[in-house]
Amino acid sequence: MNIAKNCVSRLSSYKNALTKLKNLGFTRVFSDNLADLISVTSSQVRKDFSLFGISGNRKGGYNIEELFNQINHILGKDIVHNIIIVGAGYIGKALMKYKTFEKEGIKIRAVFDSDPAKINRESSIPILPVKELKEFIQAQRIKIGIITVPENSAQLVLDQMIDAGIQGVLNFAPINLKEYPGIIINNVNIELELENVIYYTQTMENNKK
Amino acid sequence: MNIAKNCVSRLSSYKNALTKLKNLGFTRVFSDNLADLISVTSSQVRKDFSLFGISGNRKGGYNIEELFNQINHILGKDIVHNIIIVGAGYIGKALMKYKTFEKEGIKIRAVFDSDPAKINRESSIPILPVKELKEFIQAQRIKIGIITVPENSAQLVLDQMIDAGIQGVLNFAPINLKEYPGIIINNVNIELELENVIYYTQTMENNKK
DNA sequence: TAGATTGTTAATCGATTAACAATC
DNA sequence: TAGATTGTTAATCGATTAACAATC
Repeated sequence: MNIAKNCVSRLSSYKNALTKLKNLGFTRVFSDNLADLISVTSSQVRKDFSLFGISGNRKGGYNIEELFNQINHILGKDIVHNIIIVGAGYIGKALMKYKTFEKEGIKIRAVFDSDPAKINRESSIPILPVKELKEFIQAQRIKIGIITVPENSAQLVLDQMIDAGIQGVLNFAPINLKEYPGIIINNVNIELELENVIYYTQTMENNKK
Repeated sequence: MNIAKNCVSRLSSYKNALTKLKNLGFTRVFSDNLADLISVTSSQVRKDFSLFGISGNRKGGYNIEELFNQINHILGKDIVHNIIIVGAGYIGKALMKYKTFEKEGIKIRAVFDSDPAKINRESSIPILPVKELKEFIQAQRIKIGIITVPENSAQLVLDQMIDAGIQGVLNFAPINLKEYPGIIINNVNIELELENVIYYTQTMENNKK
């Protein structure tokens, strides 16, 4: 059975909603409540859960604590994930200091850059030369990396990462990277997302006229 | 006729691919070529174009210059877009200096923050107190804004933006914002995207065993 | 013309939603 | 029990792909 990407994304959203409910002191939740919280239908919620083999109580909905733990396990959030970032530009540095990652058990072990001026081995998260990328990935057994280099070096960086043993990549470079068997690449293209907003905003304006 | 979000995103991708082809000196392109460049089928390319009323030449494919201009017009890229950012944290500052925006005719007019220590009116892009948000949006007739504040103030910021006249929002806060009629909200959730990579990476590992 | 590519329709595929029997 | 909610199946909806007539 193949799990759709949207479905996994919703799982992350359920998790975030459950964190809030937990903090508010709730102990049980209905598919209807969760649906409202993330703007989907209750059918969708129950369908998603059944795909992952999560079941509740036919009368009393779901136990929040249990549900939370099950989802976290599926998402791999019960273990710490060590990752690296390649590209110490503005986005790379922003992610390096991203508080949410810490909270969520995502540890950035190093950032790599080709610019010698950016190297800083003393920083709590070291910034290292790209030349040391392969060695570091292999020594630390890093499986996941983030690419925040410019478009024209992204493919080269990906090749190096994969050669060193990386299995999953979050890519911020606005480029269609080559696919490799067994390697996950997820693209975030901020400019594209903003163009989307611009498109629909002007379309909506035109419809009013 | 309703245009799907995916379809608009692909339009941005076609545009980027066309920029590259132009730079390489090409003048014509077939649906097949474009399909390869962004990893879709040629049917998809022609279908997308027909949805937007873009037509080519039954023998010679598409004139790149013409196609590029038509897509840019649809995406609103033939005019400059003035936008603001609320939240001068790491992500906000990274976007403030994001080179791609400049290249693509997206001008960031100001960044707003509630922390007095971050205010800087002399900067080429001024960082202003959130109190001045409404006045600025109205005076400069800003229509599009980016939210990069923490989760717990995102809804408040959105309300203020909309009250001031903002019509489209790119939201980086990991929260399900309330919907408003006629207002476009597009969410980018970086942690969720990384969790997606983690999920599929571990799933793939398990399948190997 | 012959060959190749578009534009569009129909078929397929996949994801979401509705409905309801099971059951707590 | 009666009422409410789950879990799952079937129906619907929407997006992608295949196919091919039109045509340059």
